[in-house]
Amino acid sequence: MKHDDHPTQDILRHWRAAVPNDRLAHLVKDATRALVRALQVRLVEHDVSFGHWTFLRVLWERDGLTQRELSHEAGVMEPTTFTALQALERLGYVERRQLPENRKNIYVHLTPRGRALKGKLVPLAEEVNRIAVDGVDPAQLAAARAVLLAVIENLARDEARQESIERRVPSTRAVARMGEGTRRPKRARP
Amino acid sequence: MKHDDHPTQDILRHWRAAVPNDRLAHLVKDATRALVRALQVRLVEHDVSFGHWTFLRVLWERDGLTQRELSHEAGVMEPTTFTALQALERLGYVERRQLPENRKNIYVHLTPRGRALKGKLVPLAEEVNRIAVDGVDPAQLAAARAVLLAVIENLARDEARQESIERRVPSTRAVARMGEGTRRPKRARP
DNA sequence: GGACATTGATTAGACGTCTAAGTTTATCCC
DNA sequence: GGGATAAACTTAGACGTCTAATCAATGTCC
Repeated sequence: MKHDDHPTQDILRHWRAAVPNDRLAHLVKDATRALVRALQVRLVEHDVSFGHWTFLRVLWERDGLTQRELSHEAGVMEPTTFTALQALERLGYVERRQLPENRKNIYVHLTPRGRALKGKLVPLAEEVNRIAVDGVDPAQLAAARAVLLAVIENLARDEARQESIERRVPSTRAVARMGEGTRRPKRARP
Repeated sequence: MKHDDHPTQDILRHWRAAVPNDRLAHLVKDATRALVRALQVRLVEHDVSFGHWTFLRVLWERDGLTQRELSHEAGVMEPTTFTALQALERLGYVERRQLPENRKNIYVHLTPRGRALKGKLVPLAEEVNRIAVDGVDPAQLAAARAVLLAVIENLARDEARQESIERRVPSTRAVARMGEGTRRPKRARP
């Protein structure tokens, strides 16, 4: 790499120093990033992106879902699903079909090629999981799972409550507008 | 089927059904999203975006860091920091200064306005944390923290190992190339 | 039976993040 | 001292994600 003679050590030293007293949120966020990266690095060797994995995973369990249902199962919003599905269709891993009875819904089906990926890709995710929890006490792991689930539930409840009070996740436009106060024309960099 | 009369209940039902046996990764990922959203919704009322928060948080603890150091503390790559700092400077929350002795480094300092945000914003994060862990047994919470830390460490070690075997997180260009149809020269080394 | 509401898919556009590839400045070493 | 090397910042461009707005099909209800 560059100057990092021992990147791992460096990362760990950083963590040990900075995190233990910090809020749970940072730990969770960084764990997510680490898990995603570990999977990504393995998926790319099979020409599958992380964004594709998210949906293939669901479809391997059950296909023929509508895009909306698929979004729900994958835990993302519909435009995300839409974009990923377009790519997946282009790659020949899924087909989107409409039925004559209902031309509003679009049903997503795996192609044989798409289904065939399961055997190659699932083991990669299992490997990542194995590495991630290596040496972790099963009881602690179960506790962690329970805590994460509780966090998700607590916050889902909170979000519902906020919504009824009209607080909402900001639109990207609202965020963009935030930059308009006190604007200074950049800075002259020689 | 998708009549969300009670979105929260719906979300929870989904979770209860789908998650407990699933891999840790999905739980972690969804917890991250929930935590980020909960904070976002509160920050936006003070005209601060989540991307800004990430860096302000570090600077409130200690400012005068270089961009590189700040990136490290925030746990993101340098271009991310660069972009965020540009916006923060435009908003008048930070200043980037160069010293005559070393014009390579850029030191980031909070402005009084930037520093003043701390009092308003930190309580929001504390509130989110409180809500998130509401009703969670402290011992379990400690266990969860330990598990997450272990996961991060395990994967950091793995990533270092992978790097020495030339596996890397894919470049966006490599991922883009994945969409180009069934042709796949790949295997070309840089 | 037709106007209105609702649902599902799509488009538009932004954010936060990343890797790779420059720039510019400082440091090293012969 | 001057060219090679490295460090720090910047630019370029992509991905995954989101909200809001629009389009198209299907209900609903008087």
